[in-house]
Amino acid sequence: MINIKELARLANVSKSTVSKALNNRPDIGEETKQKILKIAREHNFTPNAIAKGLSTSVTENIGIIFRREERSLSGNPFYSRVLEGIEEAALTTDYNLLLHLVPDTYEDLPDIVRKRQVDGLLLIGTHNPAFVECIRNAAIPMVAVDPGDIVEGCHHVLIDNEKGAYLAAQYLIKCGHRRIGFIGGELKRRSFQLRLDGYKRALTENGIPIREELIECGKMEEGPFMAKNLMRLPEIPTAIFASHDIKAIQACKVINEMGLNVPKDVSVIGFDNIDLSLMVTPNISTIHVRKKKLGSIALQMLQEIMSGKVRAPLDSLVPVKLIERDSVRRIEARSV
Amino acid sequence: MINIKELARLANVSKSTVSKALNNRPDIGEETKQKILKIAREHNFTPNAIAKGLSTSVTENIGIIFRREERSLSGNPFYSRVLEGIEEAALTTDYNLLLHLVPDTYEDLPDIVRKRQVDGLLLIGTHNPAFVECIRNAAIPMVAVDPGDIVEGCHHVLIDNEKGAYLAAQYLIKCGHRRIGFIGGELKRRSFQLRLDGYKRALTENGIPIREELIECGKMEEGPFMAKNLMRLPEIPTAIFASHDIKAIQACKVINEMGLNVPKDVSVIGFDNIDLSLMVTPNISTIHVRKKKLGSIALQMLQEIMSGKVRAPLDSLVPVKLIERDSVRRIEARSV
DNA sequence: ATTGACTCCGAAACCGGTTTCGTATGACTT
DNA sequence: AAGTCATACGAAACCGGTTTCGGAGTCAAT
Repeated sequence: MINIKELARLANVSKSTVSKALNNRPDIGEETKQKILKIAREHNFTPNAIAKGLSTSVTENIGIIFRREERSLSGNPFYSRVLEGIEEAALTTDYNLLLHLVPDTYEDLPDIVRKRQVDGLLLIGTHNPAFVECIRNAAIPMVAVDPGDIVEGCHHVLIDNEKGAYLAAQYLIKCGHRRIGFIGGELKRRSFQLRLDGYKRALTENGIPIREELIECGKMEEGPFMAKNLMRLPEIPTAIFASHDIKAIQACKVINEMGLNVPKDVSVIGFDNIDLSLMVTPNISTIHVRKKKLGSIALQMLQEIMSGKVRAPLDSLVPVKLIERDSVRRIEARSV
Repeated sequence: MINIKELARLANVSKSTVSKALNNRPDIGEETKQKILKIAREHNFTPNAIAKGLSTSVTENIGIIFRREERSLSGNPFYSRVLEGIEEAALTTDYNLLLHLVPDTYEDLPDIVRKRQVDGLLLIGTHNPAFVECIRNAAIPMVAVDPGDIVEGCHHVLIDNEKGAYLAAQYLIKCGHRRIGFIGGELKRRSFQLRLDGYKRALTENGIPIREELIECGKMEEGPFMAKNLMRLPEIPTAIFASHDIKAIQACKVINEMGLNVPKDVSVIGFDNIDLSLMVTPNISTIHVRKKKLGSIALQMLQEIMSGKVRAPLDSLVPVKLIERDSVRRIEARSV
């Protein structure tokens, strides 16, 4: 492949002049520039990104950091979507995406930043706090997407979890439910705590007491178990709010296996609106999260930060909305 | 951050000597080497990958090329898994993964190779033939993973589609089914054609005539429509083999909506064994594909190719196996 | 004719590594 | 003592770009 030196020879000018032509610098004659560009085109020249990176110290790569766990990406259709949003936004830029998985015990600066291979980072999901702190200290442009915790002085893209959960619970209440179970994620994760908060707020605002026995939190694998716990209660809930569609689907399954029907006997509502929620019977009512938007906003935000225009920490809250489908039934209001 | 020049100053040696120490070259004294390594460690030195890349022209990046379509990654839980396999294998190497999506109209060399940012390519799934040809001509190390078509003289990682489909159909036949519907993907894609071939072979070997009206092929979105076609036949099939779990699930849904039951009225078997197939009721019997293996094998193969040890085109066929679950019912054999 | 300003171009340094090759040093032959 | 050789190190070139800076040339103003 041809390089800038060769181009210079062909155009009978110096390397510097070629560089100026290619980068549209002012101190070059129009005629010379056109001549060089023509030759470059004819030879299908593309500058070597590595060399460019070395001299300018901008790589045009951005690192996407996922936590490495058993079911990192595909187990989580949610993050695949976020990734898609990032990809889509990246298509309109010159940035490449460098995928990087870190083990959750890792507490050092990621290799890609130590080796100076990226200009910025997108931190997806929950990570080891020591790890996050390490990155923060390195002062490399970064935005945290749906993080486990808010990082002081950092840029974030967040989901309006509290509002979403509030909407879901409020909807169930509007449908006449007052005994509403909650199946959530581990509360150490901020997003999940917020979903519980929203649930509680809706209940409280409607004068419904919060009953701890109706609240189950745990990992994804424990979903069926948590659902069973609720369904084993002396008085079963008339509705369940699962803070993930996956858990909602698991709950439906448990309910079915008990010989009961969703939504006839128990209503179920989820959160996330993953593709899956439309593929099962009944279609799951849920809270829609604009997952691709989450990704594209993150990339845009990162670009702004890298451009140096940004001073104060940026926060973006991606809105949510209720999707009514077939898994919730309106019941007659009962006395408390 | 410290660089090699600074290290040289600190150790009172030259740049060359530092480089030799770091790369474990023979022409350096043991004592000097240790001294340098110690200082490097103390200063937490990591060589600049860009600079290294420029001088050695190896980038330690490998490009993963996906076709950009509406539902590229998450719509396809299958490829997410493959990606996971690649990631996992990459963890044990020094390679970084550069994600790259190409529009399906693209017919040029991918930017990441034009800019010389990668040492090799993993081409995932189906791509524009002109695009593939272009890459092939560039003679950059590449392996095609589950490609739409076999590329002459190229390395591949393939799924044993024919065998899988054969196993599925054979299983249905063993369960007493003789009127077996087929819901498949578009046949221009080799994998899907092979799945149809396997289905036909099983039928033929068992003396069951192949009826065109029982065979429906089309895109993922048309799944429900194809299922409906089969269920509208004067005599409905007793079993359906869907060449994707997604389509199997869609079929189940259609069957349910008609007031029929899976597997009581109609048996259904899928292909791929995506996570989803375990989350719906009933659990879908299917053909398991080792998706992560597909990815990890691909990366290993690429590494071998890049090392230059490989001469002839490599092909790897990832085996499949039958997973019996709850969506297929054994029926009494009927006369033809 | 001199000066100043402006335009356009190239030599050379630089980015941070690797690699080649020349040479100083000391040990070992003979 | 002279010659041979292996060892250990450094100077310099190189990878392919960018950038600084100086100088040549042109033209108008003084």
